[in-house]
Amino acid sequence: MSTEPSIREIRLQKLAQMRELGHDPFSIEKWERTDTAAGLLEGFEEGKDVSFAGRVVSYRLMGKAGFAHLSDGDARIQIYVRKDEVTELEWSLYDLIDIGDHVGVKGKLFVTKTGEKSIHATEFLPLTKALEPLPLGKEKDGQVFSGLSDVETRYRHRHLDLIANRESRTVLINRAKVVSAVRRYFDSNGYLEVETPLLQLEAGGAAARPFKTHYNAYEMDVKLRISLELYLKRLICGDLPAVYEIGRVFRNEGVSNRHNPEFTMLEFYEAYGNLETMMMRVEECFKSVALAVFGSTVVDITLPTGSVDDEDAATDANQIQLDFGKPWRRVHLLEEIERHTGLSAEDLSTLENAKSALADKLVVNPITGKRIDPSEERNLGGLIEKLLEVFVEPTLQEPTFVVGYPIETSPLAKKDPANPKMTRRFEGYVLGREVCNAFSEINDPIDQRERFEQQLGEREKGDDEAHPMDEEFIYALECGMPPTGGCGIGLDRMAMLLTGSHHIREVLLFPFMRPTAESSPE
RNA sequence: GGGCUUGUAGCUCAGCGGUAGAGCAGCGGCCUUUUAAGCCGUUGGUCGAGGGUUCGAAUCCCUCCGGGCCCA
Repeated sequence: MSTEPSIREIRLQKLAQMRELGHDPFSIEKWERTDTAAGLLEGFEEGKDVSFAGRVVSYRLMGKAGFAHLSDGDARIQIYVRKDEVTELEWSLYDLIDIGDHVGVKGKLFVTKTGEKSIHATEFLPLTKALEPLPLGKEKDGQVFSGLSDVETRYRHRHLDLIANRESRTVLINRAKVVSAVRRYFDSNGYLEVETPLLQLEAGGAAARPFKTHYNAYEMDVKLRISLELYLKRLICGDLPAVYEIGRVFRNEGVSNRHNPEFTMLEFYEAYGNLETMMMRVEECFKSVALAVFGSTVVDITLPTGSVDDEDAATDANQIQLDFGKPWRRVHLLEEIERHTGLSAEDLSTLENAKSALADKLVVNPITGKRIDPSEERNLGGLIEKLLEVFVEPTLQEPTFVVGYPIETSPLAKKDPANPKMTRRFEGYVLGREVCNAFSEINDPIDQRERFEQQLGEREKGDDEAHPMDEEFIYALECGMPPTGGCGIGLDRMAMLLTGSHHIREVLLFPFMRPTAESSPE
């Protein structure tokens, strides 16, 4: 047991001293600011009277004068306080300041001997006392020394990350801007933004396990939605011809660099459109978002370290550019599989043919280490998608639409008239990762019922991700849904792509973290 | 779920079988244009948790709890 006071105790003492002097920082409600830090630095006018407030991020006291940097989150500006130019109370308060406190300052703009634009204080007031130390590093020439880098702390205590790490802050703000720009794109193209239920009796629209919860008043179990699809199409059936929703969906799956149990989905549906309409929308949407958030259709991307073996070459080779101003490449799924595996459409015509073509042996992509075990595959569609994932996806670096997905894995997509085993569905890929999933929607209620029944069969065979029956949805189709194109985009993944983030947690303000022993409730 | 890896002071890290360390932060002193301020002095740790091996464990072994990367 130490008798030394902790940092927190010392700061509490300083707070008490401020109160004894007659100033309680927590009693302050407002401080009028004439400018932001960035505004002051940009439109700097020497001698101008200004009022500013910010968090103390550096603090230097030199006897009878002191310097500090104040940050308003976006930018930081230096203040200069002299004992003989402020009141005795103000000087005593300056002495009790710690890094992390919020302070208000009024004064004149001036330039220091070393050329830094600063505020020469005539008034100074603590606005908030930070009781805990902040992991703020020291900064020189834009380089931060011993700041906060522990990723676990960054995710668990995101406010510290936002305070201490400019890059994290920028990425998270850009993620918000991406969502906002997506919304603007659809709003300005005749779409209606809607909200549909999160609590559902049967979670449909995708293949995933739902979270289950209980509704006390009705004494029944309900599920959290896993997609937005079926309700949005019911709106199309209700003659709302272009609708979209941006909303949280929940999938009861593990956490990985691309999965969080809750994530943000965009889905949009357009009556009298097909999958080509959706391709156009995806291209336009990415283009307008890139322009709105990054000011250019060309986005610079840094690939994860380790994707290039040679450390020295890594810096250059890891940098690539993507141009969302150009149309996306369009390829056919079966043709791409044949190109990369040699398996023909004939080989992939039945599950038995496919397994014998693969000699029913474990197949490994030598470059990625990803593998396929044919014996684990129950149907042809699953195997085809696995081939796509293992052998084709890694090759899809440039924005690419892959068209023509197997019917078994596409229970909501129209059949391809040219090949009834395939559907009019595509997925968009960038940098080897899926970014969207779209199709010409089934509007034939008879067909849709058959597809659901096939899914129920899969469910009976043990596939707990198979799609459940939804009678209300089918009833809506029976009342007449126009031909419709629909598309879903995982906005977290879109934000990851555009911000160059390699982990979904980097674009989530508060990613799900397992509780630690200390943080878990008793 | 499997493999590899990681957890040491408020922060960033070193130590890898023989008395727990550094820088920064903190605290005390000096300093009226500093800026990774400086100079002098100084405090601070159940080495993630629990068990084991050992005369002796931060260090080796086992279990558990977090995190990271890869595979599923």
